[in-house]
Amino acid sequence: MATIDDVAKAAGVSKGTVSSVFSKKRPISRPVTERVLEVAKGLGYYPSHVARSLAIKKTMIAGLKMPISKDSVMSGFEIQMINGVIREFSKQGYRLLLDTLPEHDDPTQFSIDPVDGVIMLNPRKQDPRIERYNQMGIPLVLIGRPDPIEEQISYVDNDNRHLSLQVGQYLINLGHTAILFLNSSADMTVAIDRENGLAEAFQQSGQSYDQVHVMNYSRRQHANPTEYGYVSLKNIYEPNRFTAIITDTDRVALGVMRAARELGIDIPGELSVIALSNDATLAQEMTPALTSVELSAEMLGTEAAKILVEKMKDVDIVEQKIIEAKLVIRESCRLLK
Amino acid sequence: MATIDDVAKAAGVSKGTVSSVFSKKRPISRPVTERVLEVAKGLGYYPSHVARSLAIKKTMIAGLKMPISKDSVMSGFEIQMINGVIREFSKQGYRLLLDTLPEHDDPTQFSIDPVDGVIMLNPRKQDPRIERYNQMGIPLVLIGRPDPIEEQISYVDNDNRHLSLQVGQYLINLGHTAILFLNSSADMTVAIDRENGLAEAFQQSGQSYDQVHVMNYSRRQHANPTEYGYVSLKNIYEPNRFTAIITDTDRVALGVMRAARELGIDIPGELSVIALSNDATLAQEMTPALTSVELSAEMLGTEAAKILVEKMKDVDIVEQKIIEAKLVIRESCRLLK
DNA sequence: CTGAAAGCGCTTACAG
DNA sequence: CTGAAAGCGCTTACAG
Repeated sequence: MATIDDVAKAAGVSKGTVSSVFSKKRPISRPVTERVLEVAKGLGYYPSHVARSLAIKKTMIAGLKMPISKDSVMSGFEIQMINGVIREFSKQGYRLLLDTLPEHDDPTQFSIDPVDGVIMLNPRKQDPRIERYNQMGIPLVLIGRPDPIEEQISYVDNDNRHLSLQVGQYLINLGHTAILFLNSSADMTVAIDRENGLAEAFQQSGQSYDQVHVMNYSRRQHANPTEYGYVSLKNIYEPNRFTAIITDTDRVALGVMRAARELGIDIPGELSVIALSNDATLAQEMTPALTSVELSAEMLGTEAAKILVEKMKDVDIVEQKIIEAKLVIRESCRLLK
Repeated sequence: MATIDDVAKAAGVSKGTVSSVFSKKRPISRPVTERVLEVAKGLGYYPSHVARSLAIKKTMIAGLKMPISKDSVMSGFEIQMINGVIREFSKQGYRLLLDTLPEHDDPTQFSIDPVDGVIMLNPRKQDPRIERYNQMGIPLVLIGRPDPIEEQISYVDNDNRHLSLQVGQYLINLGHTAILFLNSSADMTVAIDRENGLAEAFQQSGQSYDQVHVMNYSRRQHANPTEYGYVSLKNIYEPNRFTAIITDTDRVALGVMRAARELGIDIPGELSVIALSNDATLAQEMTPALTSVELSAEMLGTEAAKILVEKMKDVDIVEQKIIEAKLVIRESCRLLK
């Protein structure tokens, strides 16, 4: 690869001049510009991003910290969210560095990524990385709530508690109190938030939460979300035991519906189904069309990216944003008679 | 941010020593190592990836060049493929830089990304970027075939022509010759390859290809793939005009099935449906389960990544790999009586 | 409008 | 096992 020096020499100018021709940060005369460009082209010269980054201390790259488990694929939720992040960064001229590398405990191996800021997915409890980014002076925005919540941390999240409170109210108003809840993995903060929200709905309406049977997704037990729904219903359904079922995602609901067909259960006649969906493209195509919650995953991503772009200009900016989820009523739930 | 100099001074050693403590490239005595590490921790020092990259001329980052259209979301195919790429790179210790920035004609704006190699999606005809990467000495692997095909270019691809030849033979053997083909966008090389393959199937069996009606997806006409399938069938179906339908993806087939339900067409009784699928997770959940082609999108990604890793070690390596697609027969096609 | 030179924060061959 | 110094390829304040 030709360097700026090669071009400077071949064009008979200083490298400062070559630099200016490419960066346009200071005006260079027409003839000189043309000569430099021509020489550069002949030599196949392109400025080195790395060298420039070192000099200006900016990379125009934003990082997305997202652990990827060995066996599983990205969920519809993650994909949509990433889509939102990419779209926004792309619009603002940033590239995205996907860091899916597993974490290292060896402090010696923890090198700073070449990024101007990072978005971190699903922070864990007391996540030590948050402090580390802070220490490094790298702007950070979380997707998902930090635990514990702190004033100085920027993040975007759904209000999962409120969302399942609404779902609970909706079902209770339809007369459903015997509910099977196919929740997500127990170790996720969302799972807890959702349970609390549902419990609150029951409490508010004076119903006993005992009528709710909660199950959790587990990667060991279930091959995939659809199987989770299918197997769960097949195994534990008895007529009249549940009148409604809340699923983690629409994929889970897909499995539930398949099982229901095989068991001869009419949806929504005998059983109402509602999904706390992660991937809304499917819901409207199912038969019956699935009533679900629209999480706006893409918007979560977009908003996180927007906040990060602001923070990369001014580290002191802090913004916390709750993205509204909305209940989309379709055809899979019915008033209990 | 503390630099290597700060640490060196505070620890009373040279920066070469600090460097060695972190890179482990030469042995440093136990006591010195500990002192350096302690000082580094106190100062919140982490090595700068950018500076190191400049010095060693390697970034351990691979690029994924993938244009993202303003309005559309990634397809299931793209997502799975990216998944494969990420997984393989992650395994090999590389990070992934997603470059979705639109292309610039201004040569002045074309800066080299901080990557050791790149994977490029869907190369266009006579794609000028291929030559450019070559010129820059950056290892390149394509996903999708280059046009024209050249000996020195590495790529992985499906054999789309052969794949639709197989599908054609399968349908013809079932007695279907009046076929509606809901193909992908006309401007993609896959669309052409597929048509050729299907035509070949007809020719081989001595059937007239005139019985095939080909349509192309168009972003302007169709809101999304599902709508494409739905609208197409609604608009042009007349009893006995077609006995089988080949769809671009399973999403398109989903729309076809919805339209068929509304029109009272029995699948597969009256109409056989088969998808040249991009996203196989759906096919098995549909009713009836969709017969489709498994493209192994994830494997395309994995293989491309593997080849790139090799090329990043030795630029001269060239590998071209065809990933076998296989027909997965489920329930949506039936022998024509 | 252009040049000379210091600086960005690392690595590494050379010397001891 | 450790240090001093040159080098990686850019940018930029200073000077003219």
